[in-house]
Order: sequence, then structure tokens, then C-alpha cells
Amino acid sequence: MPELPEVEVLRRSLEPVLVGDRIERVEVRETRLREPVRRAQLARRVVGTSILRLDRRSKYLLIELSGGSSLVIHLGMSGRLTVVDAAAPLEPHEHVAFFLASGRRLRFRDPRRFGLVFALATHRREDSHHFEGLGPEPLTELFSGATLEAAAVGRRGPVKSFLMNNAVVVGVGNIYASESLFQAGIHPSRSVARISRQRWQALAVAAKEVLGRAIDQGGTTLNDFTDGTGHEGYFQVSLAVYDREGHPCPRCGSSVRRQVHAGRSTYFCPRCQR
DNA sequence: CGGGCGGCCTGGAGGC
DNA sequence: TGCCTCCAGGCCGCCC
Repeated sequence: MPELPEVEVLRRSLEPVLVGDRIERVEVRETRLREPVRRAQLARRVVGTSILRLDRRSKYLLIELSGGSSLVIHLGMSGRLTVVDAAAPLEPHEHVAFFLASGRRLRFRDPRRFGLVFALATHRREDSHHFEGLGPEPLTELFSGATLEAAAVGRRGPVKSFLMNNAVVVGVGNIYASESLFQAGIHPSRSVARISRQRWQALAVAAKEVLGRAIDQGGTTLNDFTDGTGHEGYFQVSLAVYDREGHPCPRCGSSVRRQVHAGRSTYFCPRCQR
């Protein structure tokens, strides 16, 4: 489900409704996520704390709590996080629920259970191994054509997989990798060893533009993504190539093609992307 | 060392 | 209707 834009949309939607509220109780109904949920540690670190602010690093949502601890949530492929009334009926796959002093609950659902829920004792994400080795945030000045060019030195392989490598740049998943490469006019199979400085620059600009526009439009709702208050995104109507095999390229009308890179579907225009 | 692939899970879509 | 296969927005570990 969620790449950087969806997590950022989620963060922005939850911040105004969560900040200042207090977590009174945590209910863990299923511990078998990508990593086991540590019930006792989670409760110890979050119960009785107030929510100070929401942050994001890569595709991780970080909820900073009073007392110095942090709640960290990753949505995996199918995770959803929403605020509902405390009395709202339990939904299928609602694995973790945080009951708030306001009479609401923060509900974590995740059918495929690839997500993560854990708490850090501090606000410093460096204290978790999950944040080691992550590349720059794409929407900051730490990410540029020069960043990409430098990261590509001595490497091989298709630029599409490279762009999805979180050590190179974070947050670009399968949808936005295809869309950014389309926008930059670069063929997804092109070797990273054969990309000019100008085209690295174009790719960085395209990735920033695509991710930023996706955030502005509330993210991509292909199946079931919503923000923290249940609103769907509408960037899916702006997708130029993703999941559009056989449809006309919006620029030239050629038929959009699908290829597989590292086991993931890639969509591109064979004429506009070289 | 880096790239590719299978595996982790469930559910929905489509074919027969 | 049912049963089967394939596929899905992420990430990790193993293999070459």
C-alpha cells in the first residue's frame, strides 16, 4: 500500500487529531506482524503518555510521546491506521488498538501482517536498527542528481531497482519508481552505469515532483489506502504508467508496457523512455 | 560486495 | 457456485 506520499499524508492527517491526546490503554490482539509485537514493552513505553508530535522517516511513522519515548509504525503492504470512536466495532485484522483519553482509539489493521508496531525508549530514531543505513529523504536538499550519481559509482543493474533501494534514497516504492522514470524519460532497464549527469539530475527532479504532487493529492488509493481520518487519495487518476499496461502513454499515445525487475512489475512507455 | 529472488501473509480478481 | 492460480503499494535473508 504505502510509499512515502501515503505515509506523509497519513502523518499530516493524524497530527492535528492526535497531538495533545493521551494514550490510556493498548490492546494487542495479534502479535505476529513482520516482527513480533512486544506487548509488555509497548505498554510500558506508551501507556500514560501524551502525544507531542508526529514525524516520518522513510516509510516509518514516528509518534513522539511525553516522557521521551516514541511509538513507531510501519504499514508494510496492507497496513492501515485510522482514528475511530473507542466504541466502534472491531474490524477484521485490527491487530493493535491504542485507546485515547478523548474517547477514541487509534486502530492498526493489517491483513497481510507485513507491518510493524514498536516503541522506542527515546525520541532518537538512531536507537533503532530499523533506521540504520537509510539514504536521504527525497524531498530534502540532501537528495539531488549528485546524490544519485555518487551512489551509482561502481554499481550495476537497472535504474528502477536502484531507485527503489532505500540505501540510495528512501520512500520510492514500486508505483513512484515507475512514475518518476516516466517523468524523467528514462527506461527502467537502463543500467545505472550508463546514465549521464544531466539525466541523474532530471530523475531527481522528477522524483521530487511526482512525490510532492502525490502528497498534494492525498496519496494513491489503488485499493484501500485512506488517511488517518478515512479519506481516500486521488493521485491514482494522475498515474501516467503504473498499472496501465496496454493503455496509451499520456505523452505520445504508445501502448504502455510491463516488465519485471527484481520480481516487481514495472510500467513504462517504450517510446518516451530510453 | 551487490544484485536477484524467494519468502513472509491474506484477499481479491480472473480463468475454467 | 467453486476451485485454482496469480498478483498486490515492503522488506529481509539467502544465494550466486
